[in-house]
Amino acid sequence: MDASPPATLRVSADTPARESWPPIDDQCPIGRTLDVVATRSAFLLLREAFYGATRFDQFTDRAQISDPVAAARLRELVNAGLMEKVPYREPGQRTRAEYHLTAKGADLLPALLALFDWGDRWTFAGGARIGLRHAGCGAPVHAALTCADGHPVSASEIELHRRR
Amino acid sequence: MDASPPATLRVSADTPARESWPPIDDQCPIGRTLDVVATRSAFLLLREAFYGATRFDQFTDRAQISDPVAAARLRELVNAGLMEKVPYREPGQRTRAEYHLTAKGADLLPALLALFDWGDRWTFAGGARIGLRHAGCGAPVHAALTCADGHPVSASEIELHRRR
DNA sequence: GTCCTGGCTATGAACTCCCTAAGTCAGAGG
DNA sequence: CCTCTGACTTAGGGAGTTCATAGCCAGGAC
Repeated sequence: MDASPPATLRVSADTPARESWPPIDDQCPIGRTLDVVATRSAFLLLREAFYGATRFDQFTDRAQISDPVAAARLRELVNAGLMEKVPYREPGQRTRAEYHLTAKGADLLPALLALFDWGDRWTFAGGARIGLRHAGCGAPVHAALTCADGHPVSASEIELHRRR
Repeated sequence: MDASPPATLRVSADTPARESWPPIDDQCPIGRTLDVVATRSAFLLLREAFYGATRFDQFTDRAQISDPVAAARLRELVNAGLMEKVPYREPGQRTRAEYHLTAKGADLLPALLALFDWGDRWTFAGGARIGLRHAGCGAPVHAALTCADGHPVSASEIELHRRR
């Protein structure tokens, strides 16, 4: 549990010091993301969507959240474009609505999976009883840091820089 | 913004249906992780730790949160083992405390980086003005899904299974 | 000793999140 | 038409998170 070496990111020479950045929540993508999903219930609903839930009662039952919270959060997720309401009709039943992840919502999977990894590594003695594996080869799946050239990347090799 | 193909995970044949799982928040690593970091302020403090903040006033200034919230959240993060308080002494100053990420806290970097990626892709027109790149080769860094055998993995290729 | 500064701590109010319990509403079945 | 069910909505309240402001305290400077 030692803190060395530091796990902080580098800052490139052409990027101004962190102190002089403009109000950060407007500029940092992490803050922007947290503006959309910051509550426990939003994460849980997205988790259940990834685990296959589509109907309202599935979300409330599986995420263990109450009806009002589920309704409010699902509406927010739909408004934010992460999910969409799709009507469906089972034979002998009336038309109902399902909630499906959009591409925007599905793109949060790496983040959810990184949280899964962390919880697996640090909050269970010996690992959780469920795991994620590659359906093709059976090897466990992780959210790993990689650069676009395919190199594996460690925290100390990441550099924060100003674009354009 | 179409929802097909589904971005949900598969469930392996030897894993019982989602409905029959035990109370999920005890078993799902994502829920466990959210027990430790679920507030916006916790994420922001971790973000600033990755961006290099170590001192109390740096955290409050950069994460734009008030003193009481920063103090409470930092204490929680220390108690949870994600950060540690380290005394330091500048010449002519009295001893003060710095906050450093532990290995446990630093291990959340992939999750933070996945949130960074998402915010960059979906909340800015044309991308954010800051980016993350590999200090070695200059290519952008992402949190990508990979399996332990090194294959790139898409959402539909991930299988949820019961371990042991 | 007294002053001063950085690092918290205390207080109180506003707001958000979440819960339970009860009510509404559309529409298929009868 | 009436009933029933699933999908919410409404009402009320408790807990958690946040803020602004103010106060405390250790200890180096003097």
